Amino acid sequence: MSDAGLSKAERTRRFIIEKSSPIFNKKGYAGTSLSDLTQATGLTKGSIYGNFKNKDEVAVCAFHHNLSFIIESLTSEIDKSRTYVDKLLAYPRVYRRNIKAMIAIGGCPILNTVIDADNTNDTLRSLAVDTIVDWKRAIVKLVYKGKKTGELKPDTDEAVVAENIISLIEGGNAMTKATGEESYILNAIGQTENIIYSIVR
Amino acid sequence: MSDAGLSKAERTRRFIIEKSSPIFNKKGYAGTSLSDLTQATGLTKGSIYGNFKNKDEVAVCAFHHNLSFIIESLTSEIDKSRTYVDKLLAYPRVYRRNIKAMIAIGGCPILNTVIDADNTNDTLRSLAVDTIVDWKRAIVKLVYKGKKTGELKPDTDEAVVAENIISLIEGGNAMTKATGEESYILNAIGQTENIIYSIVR
DNA sequence: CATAAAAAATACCAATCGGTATATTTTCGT
DNA sequence: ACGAAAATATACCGATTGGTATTTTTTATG
Repeated sequence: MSDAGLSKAERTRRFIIEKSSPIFNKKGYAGTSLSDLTQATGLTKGSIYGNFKNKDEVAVCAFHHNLSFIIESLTSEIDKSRTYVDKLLAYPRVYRRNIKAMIAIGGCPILNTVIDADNTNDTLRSLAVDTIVDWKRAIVKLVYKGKKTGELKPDTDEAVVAENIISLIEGGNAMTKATGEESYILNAIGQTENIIYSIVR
Repeated sequence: MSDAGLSKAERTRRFIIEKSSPIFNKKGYAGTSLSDLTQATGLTKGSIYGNFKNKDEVAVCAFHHNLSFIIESLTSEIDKSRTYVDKLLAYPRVYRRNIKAMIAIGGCPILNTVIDADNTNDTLRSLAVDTIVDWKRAIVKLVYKGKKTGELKPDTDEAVVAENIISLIEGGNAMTKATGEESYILNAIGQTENIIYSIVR
């Protein structure tokens, strides 16, 4: 956050990432041009290429930046929770709290990247896919541990739970962003809570 | 399907749409170039512009073509079903049957268009949003009628049911396309069936 | 089968694309 | 406050973009 003690180069690097992140998220990799970036930053192409080796590197940094906004909220909320049920409920909690912010940055960067970097930019695509894999693994782990502590029903299929939560949140986010109706993500979040409640022993 | 009695112009028009549809669906509007289209069709730019007034028109036709594939299956399956429960179950049935086909054309055209035509092509965006609105309306109508015939629980919130089914199917489709794991859409479809069963009286 | 009309190919357009070499300005330690 | 180094701006590059005017080829009809 703070700029204290940072070199000029590092400060403009962060400035460029900050300004270009929502653009890449909204317009996609192919849809975002260098002139979009110079316009958004007020800098010249030379300055951008002095701090990044190419458009790809800016896009990758923008993806990480867009992602960090939700990842940080999630990990902190999960760490705060003591029971595994509550840790699982951290997902609907965080997404409910960040509906407006998610719309503001142009929707979920995971879904956006996975859709429009597909067949266009392989680096970005696999980065987004890796994020989905990690996300699923994290939920599976929580359910697994919850089963071991006796909080959750022992016959729960953790993979099914994980994939349904992810599909609901991503689908709900996408439909809300598309239609402008918050009810889609709100109902999807409600449904993930139903799923979580249904596996509590 | 048949070419009988069609003018040459109409035949090549359809040919261009057929060949360009999967490309637009995979690469998006901005990511698809005229040379992608000439390469896929084996035709020249002059020929394409002789049959379409611009790239936009090809993209719009491609969207409709991509959509028709799933819409036709859905309407025929819903018409075939006699009870409203069975009509609702037509959605999971059709999507389960078309998983491979959906992957082959590059994922659900509604989601793809809504994501990567956003902030890039307004015509396409609103076309896709309209499709979502129509889809929700169709499900709401089925649930409403099912309540009136006594098939479904009278306290069912049809809007919630409709939005959750849509979010699940779209999210599941997207995650399956992204990760290559069919389990995402299969589990999402299973969950929509659970939702439908849960509102049966 | 000739021929007019329709369709497709060629050749071109300005604008923009991502990227780079170089010149200018700004930063920062001494 | 000076000067080297770092950072930014300028000016350019070839390639590609969507699109058009014109020419050639193909289609269909009398």
